Amino acid sequence: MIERKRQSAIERKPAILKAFFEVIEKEGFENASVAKVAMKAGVHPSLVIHYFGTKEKMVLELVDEVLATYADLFRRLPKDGPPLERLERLLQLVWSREWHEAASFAVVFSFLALSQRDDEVRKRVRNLYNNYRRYLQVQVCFFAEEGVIRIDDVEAAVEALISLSEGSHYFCRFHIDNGTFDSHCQHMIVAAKRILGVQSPDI
Amino acid sequence: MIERKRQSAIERKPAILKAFFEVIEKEGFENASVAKVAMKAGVHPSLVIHYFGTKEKMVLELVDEVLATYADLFRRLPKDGPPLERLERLLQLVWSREWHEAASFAVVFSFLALSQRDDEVRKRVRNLYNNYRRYLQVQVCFFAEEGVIRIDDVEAAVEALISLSEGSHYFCRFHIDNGTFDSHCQHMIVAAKRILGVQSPDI
DNA sequence: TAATTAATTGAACATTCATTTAATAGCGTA
DNA sequence: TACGCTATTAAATGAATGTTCAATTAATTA
Repeated sequence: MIERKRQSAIERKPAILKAFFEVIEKEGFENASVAKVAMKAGVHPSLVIHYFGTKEKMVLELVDEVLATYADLFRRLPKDGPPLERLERLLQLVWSREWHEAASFAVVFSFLALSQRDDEVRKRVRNLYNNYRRYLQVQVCFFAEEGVIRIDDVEAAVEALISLSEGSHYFCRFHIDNGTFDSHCQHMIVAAKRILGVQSPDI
Repeated sequence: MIERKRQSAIERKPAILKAFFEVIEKEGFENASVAKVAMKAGVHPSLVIHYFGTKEKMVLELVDEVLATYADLFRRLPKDGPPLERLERLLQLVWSREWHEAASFAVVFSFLALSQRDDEVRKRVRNLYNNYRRYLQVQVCFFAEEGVIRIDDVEAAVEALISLSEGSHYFCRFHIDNGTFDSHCQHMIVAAKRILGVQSPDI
């Protein structure tokens, strides 16, 4: 006892959330107890409750944090520049190591499972993807108008693009070794270009 | 007490697994306790342990059962018939209501999260998809040889096809209302055909 | 320095957890 | 009818669960 490391709520709360994340990643959502999180954070279980009220609220705060990292990724998608170059940057970013490593599969999948039961979580996931979807719609429209792609249905192309990228992230977790990641990304970019009907010399 | 409903292990075990599945779906993997499963199955918790040994083993048995339903789906994929018709049947099956409703998102996602930690589960998931992958490779090769599709790289096309279909199932859970499911499937089939470079009059 | 506020812990809470062991009840066979 | 097997439960286990409340310690302000 004694030797209390005193910190402000502003630094302590994120530290506890980080510990929560790590415990989930290592032991699974179903085994991530308040006690373990407190232990990992080097703190008394009471303090966890003191800051978050209940475990449930803590889960929701972590969900928000994780979804925010996705929102950050989306925010970095290109919004200007010449059409063909912009398209190329878009695809390169979606299928980059950075995006692939952005989130923990174990944590995210637990939250997606949770979203099927918890309306609050579901709403936030939905909202996140709606933003992504709207962004792609605008871009795909632009590309079509500029004549760098040829599609019949913008909505359909966007649905396919999102499905391909989400499915690809999923696919990688089970089928891609370290050595094959880059070539897989190339495959996906080629597929995306086919879906979009890219009109370009290099395809 | 009294009024024991006596059943054989052959009927009781599946009944308990079914109860387990339902509890997970309703309350989440993290809240599916042995006691709740027993309650749902109308049975004493001891009996659950008696049949499965430990909760962990019960989880593994349920994983096997769920994966088996996927294997059943894969088994129904077309393996003969004229190339173009076979391709059409393949796509229609992958993007059918039946496939979409085949499994519980909440349960499956919990298991996928689990697979990141549990090597046994991981191995089985991987194995399942390897079968799917091999099947598609054979078919895509065949379609290419028969000239109904035009692709540069079989491996790449298969990766894209799987990614698109898995991502699509995921996509549907958050973005598709009941009314838009059919049109979404149509969009995906069009995208798949573009990926495969289908050489046909109706595209 | 004294008073106030916020961070942190200690100890206890009632529940629930998965599991064990021993007892009981129903069925098939001899 | 008696026996043996298996299904099933009863009861109890210690550990772990999330949470409460009061006490204590450290920093901030007066």
